[in-house]
Amino acid sequence: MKVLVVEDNRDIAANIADYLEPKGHVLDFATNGQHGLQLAVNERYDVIVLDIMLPGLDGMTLCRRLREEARVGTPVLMLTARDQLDDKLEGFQAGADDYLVKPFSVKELEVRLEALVKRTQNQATSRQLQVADLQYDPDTMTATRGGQTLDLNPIQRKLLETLLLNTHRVVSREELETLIWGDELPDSDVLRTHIYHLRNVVDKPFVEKLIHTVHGAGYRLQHD
Amino acid sequence: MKVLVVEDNRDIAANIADYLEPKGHVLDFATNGQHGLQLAVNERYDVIVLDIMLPGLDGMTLCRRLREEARVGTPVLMLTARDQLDDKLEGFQAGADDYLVKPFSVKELEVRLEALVKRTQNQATSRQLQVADLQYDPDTMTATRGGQTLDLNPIQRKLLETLLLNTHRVVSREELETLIWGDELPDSDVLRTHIYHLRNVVDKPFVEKLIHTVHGAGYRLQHD
DNA sequence: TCGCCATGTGAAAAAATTGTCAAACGGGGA
DNA sequence: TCCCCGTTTGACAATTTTTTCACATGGCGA
Repeated sequence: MKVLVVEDNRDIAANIADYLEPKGHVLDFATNGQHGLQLAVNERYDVIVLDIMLPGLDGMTLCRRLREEARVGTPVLMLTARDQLDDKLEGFQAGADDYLVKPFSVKELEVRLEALVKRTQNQATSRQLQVADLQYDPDTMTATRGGQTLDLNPIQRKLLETLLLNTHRVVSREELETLIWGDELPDSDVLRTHIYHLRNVVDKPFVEKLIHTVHGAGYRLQHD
Repeated sequence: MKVLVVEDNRDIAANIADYLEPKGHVLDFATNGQHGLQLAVNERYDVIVLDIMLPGLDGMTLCRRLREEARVGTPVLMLTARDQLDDKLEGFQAGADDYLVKPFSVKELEVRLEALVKRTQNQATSRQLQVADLQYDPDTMTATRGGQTLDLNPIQRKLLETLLLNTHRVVSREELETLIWGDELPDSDVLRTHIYHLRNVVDKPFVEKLIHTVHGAGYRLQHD
């Protein structure tokens, strides 16, 4: 794990280093905001530990500039003085992903850092769309249910993908139609037939039905 | 924000409710793991607050099963006893997204919950409409009362939504009619029948009646 | 209190929506 | 060219929703 620590207090920085470096993590240090920002922009880190109180450029501003100007998405964990919940709120608005109140245990810091890294990495990998035992992978365009592959047409794939993206939410017929045919909607109500076919593949062979009709509104994917 | 709280300690649960509900958040509660898991799978929440120590099914296992078996991605914040960093690590491995050490401040809990929700659903803040134990979610078009789902047709949904948006206020028949039929109001007084049907679903099965008639004026949703 | 008008009740008819399916269509590849 | 495949059409059935209507009930003022 490659970590950038922006902290002007040498003791705290040393403390973090003593605990994390023996575990194989690689740390860079900055003792003021400018230097921190420069490193954050030019290097690649898994996560950034950022003190709120800093000489020159404070942590809040650094974080905001990192997100808004430099467009750097590296997760940030903020270090704040005790009982400054308002600061925390502000910190989250500035784009921080987590925070820790000083004084803190380095072990807790490590836990949170690992959680942050894991979380962002999970987001990076294309997420699987899934409800109950039904899943769909947009990359491979493959749908499976209960372990067996479902054979889907292009339109059916689009329908399923949309329904999965809006699990639990009711998707109106109009939304679905616009999605498939764009602006030139068909005169007849073809969508009905497509839903019928989709159901034949997705629901018919199974006991529990996942595609539900909301009369007068649209369709919804749900299992209970 | 719709929150599921799985916590067997009544005091803590009440404390959370007292702070979050006045702010307009909608809370569901489970006092044991099984019930919590069941709710988490079958309902749609923005975030789940989960105690690690629970009777029956502990929080860690619940979380793992939620992720691995039910494939539910709702963000989870874990409540752990003081200084159990090992538990925290395990919690993150089980798929929790954040944690809080007891005793905690409810304000801090709110900050973290909002951060979690913001992170996962970047846009759609599903607003919940609620009066007493009756709630309606416009996104899923689902109404529940006392935990059980209410079966509504389009007109009934519209009526209920409007009444909920104007809780405590009297909504005139005219308003309701315009809402449903637009400008071409029906000649007969159909609305009466629809209110009747709506009552059959919303009020009849329950002791307390929520839909009140204001003679000569209209209808009002209220509980006392 | 009585009477009138507003509102509640409920079955049954009418209308709208949705499900089902076979057949026809049409474009791209063999 | 023909065939295959996904798509669309259209007719009919099934289901759900909406409306009609007749009568019951209840509030409120004269």
